Amino acid sequence: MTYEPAAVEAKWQTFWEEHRTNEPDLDAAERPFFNLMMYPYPSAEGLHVGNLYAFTGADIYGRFRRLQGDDVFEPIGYDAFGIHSENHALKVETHPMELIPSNIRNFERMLRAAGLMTDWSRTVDTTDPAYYKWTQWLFVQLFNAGLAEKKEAPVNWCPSCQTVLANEQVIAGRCERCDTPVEQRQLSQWFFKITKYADRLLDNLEWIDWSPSTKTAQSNWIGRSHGASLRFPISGHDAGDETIEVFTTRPDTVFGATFMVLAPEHPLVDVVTTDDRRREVEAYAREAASVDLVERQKTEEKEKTGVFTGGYAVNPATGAEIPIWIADYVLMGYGTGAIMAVPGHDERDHQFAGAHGLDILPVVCSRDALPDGTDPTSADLGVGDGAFVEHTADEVLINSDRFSGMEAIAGGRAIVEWLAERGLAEERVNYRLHDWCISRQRYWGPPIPVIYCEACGPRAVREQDLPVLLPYVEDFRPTATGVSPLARVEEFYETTCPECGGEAHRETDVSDTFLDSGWYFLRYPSTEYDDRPFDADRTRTWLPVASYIGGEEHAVLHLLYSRFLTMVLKDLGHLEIEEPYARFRKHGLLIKEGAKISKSRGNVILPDDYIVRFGADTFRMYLMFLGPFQVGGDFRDSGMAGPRRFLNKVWASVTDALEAGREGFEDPAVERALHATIKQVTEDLESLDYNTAIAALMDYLNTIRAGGRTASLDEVRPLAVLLAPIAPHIAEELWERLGGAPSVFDHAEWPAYDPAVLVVDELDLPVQVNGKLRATIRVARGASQEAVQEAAVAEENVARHLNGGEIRKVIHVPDRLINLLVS
RNA sequence: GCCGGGGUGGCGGAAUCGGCAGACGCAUCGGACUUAAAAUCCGAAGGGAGUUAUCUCCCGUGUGGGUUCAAAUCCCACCCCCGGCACCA
Repeated sequence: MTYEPAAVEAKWQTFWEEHRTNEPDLDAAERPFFNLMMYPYPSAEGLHVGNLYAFTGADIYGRFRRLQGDDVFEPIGYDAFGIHSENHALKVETHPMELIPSNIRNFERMLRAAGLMTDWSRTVDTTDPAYYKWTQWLFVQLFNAGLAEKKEAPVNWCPSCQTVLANEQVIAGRCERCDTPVEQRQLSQWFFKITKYADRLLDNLEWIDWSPSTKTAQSNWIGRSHGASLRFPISGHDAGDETIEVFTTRPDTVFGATFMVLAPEHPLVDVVTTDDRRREVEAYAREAASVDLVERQKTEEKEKTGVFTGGYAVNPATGAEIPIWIADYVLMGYGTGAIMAVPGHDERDHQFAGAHGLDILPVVCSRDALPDGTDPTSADLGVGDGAFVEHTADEVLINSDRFSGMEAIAGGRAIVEWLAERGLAEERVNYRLHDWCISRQRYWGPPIPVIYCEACGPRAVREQDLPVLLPYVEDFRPTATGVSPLARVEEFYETTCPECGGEAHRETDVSDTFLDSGWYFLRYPSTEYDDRPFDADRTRTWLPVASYIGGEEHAVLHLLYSRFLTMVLKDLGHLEIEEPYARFRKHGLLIKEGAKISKSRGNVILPDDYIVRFGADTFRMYLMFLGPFQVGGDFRDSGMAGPRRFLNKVWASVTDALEAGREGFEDPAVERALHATIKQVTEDLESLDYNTAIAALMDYLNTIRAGGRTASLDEVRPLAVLLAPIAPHIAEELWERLGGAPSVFDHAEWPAYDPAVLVVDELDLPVQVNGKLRATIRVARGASQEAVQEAAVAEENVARHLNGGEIRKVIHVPDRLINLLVS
C-alpha cells in the first residue's frame, strides 16, 4: 500500500476534531504551555504562504513540547478590523460586515488543511462585539487613568487612506498600508501616553528572552538619549522673559552655539520674526509644509536651506546675541523643535553655517591637538573642513571661559550645573518614541467609547454601557475632511451624557487596529467569559505567553504596543505580569526564487495548491527544510520533491518493517545512528533549527535503508514520534500501524537517547603533515599520542611526505587529529 | 550615514569553544527495472592536473593583509547583498 497523503490527512484531521485532541483542559493543566503565533488578518485572497511559514514553525515547537509532556494551548484568531480590511471592502464594493465572515471561514478551512494543532474551541475575532467590548473597556481603563488624552499635535496624515497614522505605521515616509507619501497635519487626536513607559519598555529588554535583533530594533525605536534642556532668552522681546528651549546631547558645546534654528512649524517663529523678514519666513514655512516626508528625506544630502527670522536670542553661556533662523532640517517632531546650532561640532550645523555664512567657533579639541603652554581660553585652532564631533574622554574644552581645559564630558555636566543656578538648564532624557496616536477617521474599527457633553466635558462610556456598537453604515467611505464616516450617522452621533443625562454626542473616530491586537493573547484563555476581558485564575495559569513566534516587522508595532498595554494593566491592578511574552523568536523572511513575494510581482504562493498536490505534511516539511527558520529562505517548487520522497520512503520502511516483523537491533551502528538522531533532533527542535532536524531524520532513514536492507520495528518506531512535530498526519498513521494507541500526541513519549550508546570504540583520525591532510587512520578511542603517531608514520602517504625528515613537533588532539611537523 | 543579518559547489543550504569544508536535499550524469516513458532502486559528482581497477598532487568558503602547527570559523582594512532606522540635535 502506497502513501496517499490526502486520505491520511483527512482521516487524522477528522480524528483530532472528533476527539478534541487539541483542546486542553485549561483549568486542569499541570504543565501549561501557551504557544502563541501572530494571528492573521483574514484577507480575501486567503491564507498567505508567509502566514503558514510562521504558523508551521510555531506549531512544530508546540507539538514538540506536547510530546515532551506539556499541556500545550495553541489558539488562533483573526485581526479583522482595520484599514486594510476596509480598503479591500471598498475596492470590491462589499460591506466588510459581509466580507469578513466569509474570509474567516476560508481561513479556517485552510488552517485546518495545514494540520495545525489549533484549539478551535477558543478563537478570537476582533470584529465580534463580544471581543471589542473589551477593547473599548481597555480604552476606558487608560482614559480613567489619565493615560489617554485628546490633544492637538502634528500627526501623520495619509491622503489616500484619509486618516491619521501612528509614527510606527509610517515606513520611510510612506503609509504602511497603501505606500502613499504621508503628510504632516496639525490635528486633534487621541493619544496613549506610551512615552511614560519608555524607560520601563527599554530597561526590561535586558531580561526578556527575545531574539536579539528584535530587542535592538525596539531599543533603537525608543531611542533614549541623555543630555540637557537649555533655555535661550529671546533678546529685545517686549513680552519680557520668553525663552526658546532646546534639547542637546552636547551641553559641553554651548559656548560654540553661534546661532539657533527653529523648525518652520515652531510656535515661536511668529514671535521672533521681525516685520521686514516676515514675508520671506512665511513663504519658507509654507513651502516646507507642502513637502511630504518622502520628498523631505530626499533633500537630506542636498544643501541645507533656511531663512533668517530677523530675531536674536542670547546664548546663556556667553551672553552673546545670536541670530535665529528657521530651516527644515530641524524637525518639530523631535526634542523641542528648536536647536542651538554648534557648527564647530555638528555636521549639519556646519553645513548650514557654510551655506549661509554664519560664524563657526571651535570649543572642543582633542587633548593632543592642544600644544603645551597654549591658553585654552583663547585657543585659535582655525576652522577645519568639517565639524569636529569626537566626544570621548580624550577631548577637552577650549574657548569656553572658565570651563576651558576641562575634559569635555565632565565639562558638559559642569556647564549644565552652572546654567541651572540661573534656571536656564537642567539634565534631560529625551526619547525618539512618541505617544501612540490611536484615533482613526475611518469606519471599520471599534468606536472610541467617549461621549462629549457641553456641560461635563468628555466622558468615558460607562462599563455597563459597553460595547458601543459599530452601526451598520451603507456608505462607509472615508472623507477628506478629517472626520469619520460615523459622524454622518445621526442615531450614533446623538446621545445623552452618562453624567448629567443632558444632550451629548459620541466620539466618531474608531481606534487603531493595533489596539485590537495589543491584548488578543489575553483573551484566548478566557473566551467563554462574557463578564470580564480575562479571568484572573486563567490568566495566572497561562500567562505570560510561553513561546511567541512571529515576524520582525512587528518589532516596533504590535510587540511594543502589547508590552505597553500589559504594563498599564499591571499598574492598574488587572494583571500580575510585567511582560506579556516570556520568549519571543522572530522567523525569517520567505522569498521565491530569489525575489520578494508580492502580488505585484505575480509570484504569490497559494498554499492550497501545494497541499492538494503534495500533502500538508510534505508542504510543512519543505517550508521548514528550505532554510534556517529564523533566517528565512528561498521557496522553489523543485524543492518539494525531497521531503515528499522522504515521506514516501518512511512509509515504505514502516510497511516493510511491519511485514518482516523483526524486533531489536542487529547492527550496533544503526542503533548508534538512532541515538545520535534522537539527540540531534531534540536539540534542533528546541533551538528552532528545523532544517537540520529534518536533515538528521533523512540521514537516519538513509542509514536504516542502506543497501536495500529492511529495518526492524525497533528501528522505525521512534521515527514515527520524531517525525510527529513536523509531519503530524503521517506520524499518527504510522504510530497507529505500529501498534500505538492514537493519538501519538497523547500516548507517545518523546524518545530519549542513551549517551553510552553514542560512544564508539574506534574512530577515523585525520593525519596531517605540516598542517596538510595526508591520511586518515583508524584508531581506538582515546588512543595515546605514541600509539597514534606510530600508526600515522606507518601510512605510506604520510611516510612519503615526511620524506625521512626529523619530526620536530607533534600536535595531537585526542580523538580529533594528529599533525606532524617536519623541517 | 547609523544599527542588525549575510556572502560557502550548478542551486537551497550544513559545518563557526579554530581541528577531515561541502552534511541533508534539489537539479545533473551513469546503471538497473520497463516494449517505452514516468515512478522506483543502485551508484557518481567542488574546480583543475596527473595516473586512470585505484591512487596522488595543486587550488578552493566575497577581496586584501595578519595571528596560528592548523582559519569558512579569530584580528585588521575593504567590497557587495538583504532588512530596519534615517537631517534624532
